[in-house]
Amino acid sequence: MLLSKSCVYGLRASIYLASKKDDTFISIKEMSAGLNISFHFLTKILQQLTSANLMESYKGPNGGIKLTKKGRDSTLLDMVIAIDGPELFTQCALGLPGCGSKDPCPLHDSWLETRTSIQEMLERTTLDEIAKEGKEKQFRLMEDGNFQWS
Amino acid sequence: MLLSKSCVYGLRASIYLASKKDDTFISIKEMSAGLNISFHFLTKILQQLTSANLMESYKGPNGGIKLTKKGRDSTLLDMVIAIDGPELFTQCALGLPGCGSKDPCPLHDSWLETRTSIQEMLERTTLDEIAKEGKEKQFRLMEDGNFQWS
DNA sequence: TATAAATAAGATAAAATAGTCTTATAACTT
DNA sequence: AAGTTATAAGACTATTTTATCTTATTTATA
Repeated sequence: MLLSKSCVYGLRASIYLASKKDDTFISIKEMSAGLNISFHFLTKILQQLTSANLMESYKGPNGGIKLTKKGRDSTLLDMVIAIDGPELFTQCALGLPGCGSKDPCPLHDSWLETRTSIQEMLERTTLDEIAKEGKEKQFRLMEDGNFQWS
Repeated sequence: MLLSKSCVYGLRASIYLASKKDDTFISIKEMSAGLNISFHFLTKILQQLTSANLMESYKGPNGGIKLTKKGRDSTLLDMVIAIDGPELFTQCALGLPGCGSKDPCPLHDSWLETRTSIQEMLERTTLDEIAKEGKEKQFRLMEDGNFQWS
């Protein structure tokens, strides 16, 4: 599995938020219902993203979570690193600590190339751009295919 | 993490075996010491690979494990699928079951491309070829960098 | 035939990840 | 000020992955 479940949930939530109006807080309850993710579990993941300043939260009635300016201008790569850490993009494919260009494992060069392409995929578009494209192309986000870009 | 720890161990063992003479069984004890992997854990992983006919085992003194013909002609992709299953190469990056070309998630096309490049990386060379290249280029395989292609 | 050397298999334990539940805290509403 | 609505935080549980330990079973050899 490329990304942890926490990370996948975090990405779904990020895209969900990006599809919403910039300036309103969306409650975690709404998100967890809309994305069919456990409320408390999602809460924790969002806390990681808020503490990375990619989202901000507000307590009380009409409170919730929204993307910060930084978050909207960020890419999925930033979200992934905030949740799963940077290891995927730094480590040897065979997990060999000393692997490097001067002492390469059999996969070293190929993996460097491949993991760069993963990284590029994740940083190709900002969340704002993903949201814009989503509205045009009517992407789906939910498991039942019913997500509305609104 | 792209590959599970079991899978990484399995790949290391596969490459280790590929670097050895075709026709002799190598004991798991030797491998686990040489690769610094827990003996019993490695045993179970190798059982998965033998039951996929990528390796064969022999009990008793001078027994051990060796690659089958099929195994030598296989690629790391076959080893990966035998251990981690095919999910990495079939699933949506956001884990959305209904995601497909007609109902794509925001990452669908990019991920299809990227995961294909992962797959191509893993099936570029057979184990025999990796071993050959390893001897020429003196790749390393152990954590301490001391692996000998012999 | 007995012993030793090896894998096979099953039980158990430990650690990491995923998920739930409860209580605290903040902010709005009346 | 009291009640309500929301996130924050911590404890707890469940599941999966990783790792270990013990007991078979197979095979060679003395």
